[in-house]
Amino acid sequence: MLYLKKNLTEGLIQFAILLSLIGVRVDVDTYLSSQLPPLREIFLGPSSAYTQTQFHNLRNTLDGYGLHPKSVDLDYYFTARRLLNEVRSLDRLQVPSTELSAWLAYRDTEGPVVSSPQSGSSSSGIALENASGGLEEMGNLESSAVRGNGTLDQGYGQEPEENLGAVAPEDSSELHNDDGDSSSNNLTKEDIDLIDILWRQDIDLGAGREVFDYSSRQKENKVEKRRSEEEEEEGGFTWTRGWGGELEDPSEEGPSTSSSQGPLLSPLLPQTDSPLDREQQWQDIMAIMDLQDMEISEAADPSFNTSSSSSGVDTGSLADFSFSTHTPINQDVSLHQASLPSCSQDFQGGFFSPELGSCPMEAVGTAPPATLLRLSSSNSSDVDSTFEATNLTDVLLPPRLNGSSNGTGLPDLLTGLLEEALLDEISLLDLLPSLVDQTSPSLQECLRLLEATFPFVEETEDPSEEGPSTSSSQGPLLSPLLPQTDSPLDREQQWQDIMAIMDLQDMEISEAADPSFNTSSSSSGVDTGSLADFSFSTHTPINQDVSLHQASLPSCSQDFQGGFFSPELGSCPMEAVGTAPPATLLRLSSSNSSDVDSTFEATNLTDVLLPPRLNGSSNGTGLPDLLTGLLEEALLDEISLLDLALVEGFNPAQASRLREEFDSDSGLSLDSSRSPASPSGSETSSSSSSSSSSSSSSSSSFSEEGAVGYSTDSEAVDFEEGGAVGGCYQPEFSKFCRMSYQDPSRFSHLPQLEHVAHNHTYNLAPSHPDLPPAPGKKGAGREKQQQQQQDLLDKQQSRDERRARAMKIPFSNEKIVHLPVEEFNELLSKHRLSEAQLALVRDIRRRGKNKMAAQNCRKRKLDTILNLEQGVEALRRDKARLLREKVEFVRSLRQMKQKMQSLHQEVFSRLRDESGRPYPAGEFSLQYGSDGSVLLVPRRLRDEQQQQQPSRKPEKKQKDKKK
DNA sequence: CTCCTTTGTCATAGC
DNA sequence: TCGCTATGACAAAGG
Repeated sequence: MLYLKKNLTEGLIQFAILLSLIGVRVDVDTYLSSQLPPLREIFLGPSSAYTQTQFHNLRNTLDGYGLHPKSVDLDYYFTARRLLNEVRSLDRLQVPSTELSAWLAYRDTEGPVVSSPQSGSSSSGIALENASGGLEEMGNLESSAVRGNGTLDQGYGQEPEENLGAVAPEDSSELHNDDGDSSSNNLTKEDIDLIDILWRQDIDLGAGREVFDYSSRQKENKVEKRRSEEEEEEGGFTWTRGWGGELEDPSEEGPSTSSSQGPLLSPLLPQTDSPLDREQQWQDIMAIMDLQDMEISEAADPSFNTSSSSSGVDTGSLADFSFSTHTPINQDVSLHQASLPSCSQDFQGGFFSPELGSCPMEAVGTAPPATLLRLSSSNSSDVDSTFEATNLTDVLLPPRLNGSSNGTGLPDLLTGLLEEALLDEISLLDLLPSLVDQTSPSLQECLRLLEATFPFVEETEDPSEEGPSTSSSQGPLLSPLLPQTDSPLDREQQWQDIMAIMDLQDMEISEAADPSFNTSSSSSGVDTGSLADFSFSTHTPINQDVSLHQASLPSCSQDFQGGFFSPELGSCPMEAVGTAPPATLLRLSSSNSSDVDSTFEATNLTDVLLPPRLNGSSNGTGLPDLLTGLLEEALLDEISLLDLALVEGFNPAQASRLREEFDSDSGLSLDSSRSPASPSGSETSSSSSSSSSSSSSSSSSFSEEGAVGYSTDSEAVDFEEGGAVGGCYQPEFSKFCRMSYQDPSRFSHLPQLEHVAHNHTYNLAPSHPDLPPAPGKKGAGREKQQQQQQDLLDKQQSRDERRARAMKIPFSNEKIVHLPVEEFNELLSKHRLSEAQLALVRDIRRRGKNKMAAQNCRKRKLDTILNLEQGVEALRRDKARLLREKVEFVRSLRQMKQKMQSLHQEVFSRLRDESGRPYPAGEFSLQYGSDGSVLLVPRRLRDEQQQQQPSRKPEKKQKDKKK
């Protein structure tokens, strides 16, 4: 046992170190306190792994009832369970990194804006202004008409073949403008509240408070802000440096572009809990890939690698970025705009696509510019910010690129960005739009340069045109697709979704492995800094995180982001969440198309998601499986890593065995059935044994039936049989009684205990004044020896045993306690006992039975707690499943709405009156009949029509007339 | 030495 | 009424 304890302790330490290294935050208190008060008792209390088990307890525990809930066996069980979880969680441990990636995104967004000196004057202030608003409602775009060019339209429509988006309504700009600034700063408060709620929820789910500790984070942010400011002063433009400077090196980062895509997209995969989900996600990814391919192929980018470190400042630098990034980025941008309203992932995918891949870093660096360009033109800051945020995060996230390229440059950059992000909770996303707007002139210049340099750019997106006046192009793309921002209700719904997702995440992530986001000094290395390094170098973690969040979060991410990006929220979890939206968008937008290329990319993505070691061997298939398995396990096994962290100990085999044993014997109910209390159990057996008076069988039956520590041995029986009432005392009697406690068979199933032969009977009184001297001794020496032996035996006897021996009770305490009443009475009648003896015997019986009852009671109590725990886990599982389903439904619904909206816009934009003029969108609306017919109805009459038959202007839609 | 855990025991209620 | 169980409370022993 000692060694076992040692193992536990050491194991705990080791595991804690491991967790800290991995970046997992172990938040036992939170989990235990928030989850189940009883659990605390279970894990930290009596049966806690680190609770040192008393060896003397083994006697009763093992002897009486087999596996006592609080017994060492239970500890083993828990240990095994935790170990198993630990093993399973090895993969999950990377989840934390995911969150880190999210941070990066924020960080980047913020950093550039704030830090960039050139843009600083104009952009920084603007950024702040727009920060909150921009995030809030990307959905505003929904209303905006589809304006983009053909490319954009295709993307937007999500179904290039149908060319739904091809026809860009000219009116869209109006709508877009309207939507543009609807929400602005409201989000911050709202988001904060929501975040608060989420935070509480997370806490309930076991998430550490540190994650949501605003104050601490704010402190950190302040510190980092200072640092970043200093940097700004020194370097001038963080943006440029961050993106272009460090990331720019194409040679290093470029090579891994293809893989980089994987990471970006992969984030979506983790969520695929069920086959259906996975399938759906894959389809989405493939669709996205298709889109990317289309766009990419259309605009082949020539010199991707020729990224020149843009010397430009602020916007200028941004512009440079875009230039350096080449056309691909722009294309991507266009794609996003066109196809994906709120999905930045597509964007990313485009950047990291193999074609672009030459310089991932560049691509990344360029990505923001493109976004900026778009944003600058667009009216709605929210949408823009969202896009930018997504892009930035995505760009930052792709670890793959870093790793493949060299790992050094990017990681450093990322790390720096992360640090800054931590300090500055203002997301770049928010800042970027404003920045772009202000720097539009320089951007335009850059765009022109780019245009001149890369003519092809014009095909996809004319930088000069789009950059400055992108509003038109953006509007269409985003507006139609963004149903989310439609109404407060939508937002609320989105928030609910987010919360649900958060719950899931908490359950799976925080519970399984809590990333050590808090700035705990102990794991400081691991924490943010290390995490940044880790995630960057490995990349997988970040991507995973992103993917998870993204996957789980549909289009509602915008609101979400807003909240997360709000200064107050700056903490990691929120940021991580913030990244989610892009992925969702990707999925939604791309869901339709399936392509070989896309598949390939998806595979890459999945690979990226996988842990580093796994990546090497993983191909397309392996990863999904792995992820799926992990997810399933996470869902199924909701035992948090905390548990695992608490315990450590033995090999999996033992653990599993213990687990099985425990399971088989789980529950007090089972125990109670076997417990002495049950008539069929011990008593029956004991009666039979007593009747037969064959000691061996009786003893075995007693011990096996859960007798508490009183044994009936053949010796004892013999003593009883031949024992006169006042018979001489036989040392063997007590000896055997004592030995019975340690029935070796008890320990046979516990290898760890085999070597443990403790027989601590602390309940024995140290001295026995009433104990009569041992009967006749033959020799002085021998007598002395026997005396010692007797003392030893005395120590191993219970009080009642000693009393019985003192009173010369002719039969064993086992019989006294366990014999049925009838047999017990018969036994008493056989032996003529004095009153004192009778009283003692009855007391012994009473105490023995009560003792067993107490043990039973405690066992039952524990079992109840355990059952409750299981029930809670089951409920949580159900909840998680339901939440997932809900998210899925919401996503599907949103997809449908988006499609509907896009179709609506498409149809409406093509409608022409008799004179060939388009119907003003503000005056007419399309109404869909149950029979599939589409009616053009004046808006003023729509309300009436809703309750009546559409009879106003039943103009059959005239499709394909225009253009 | 103190605190905590485990276990045994007592008193009591209930079956 | 007796026997037994269940359970809260207390104390002892040990870590």
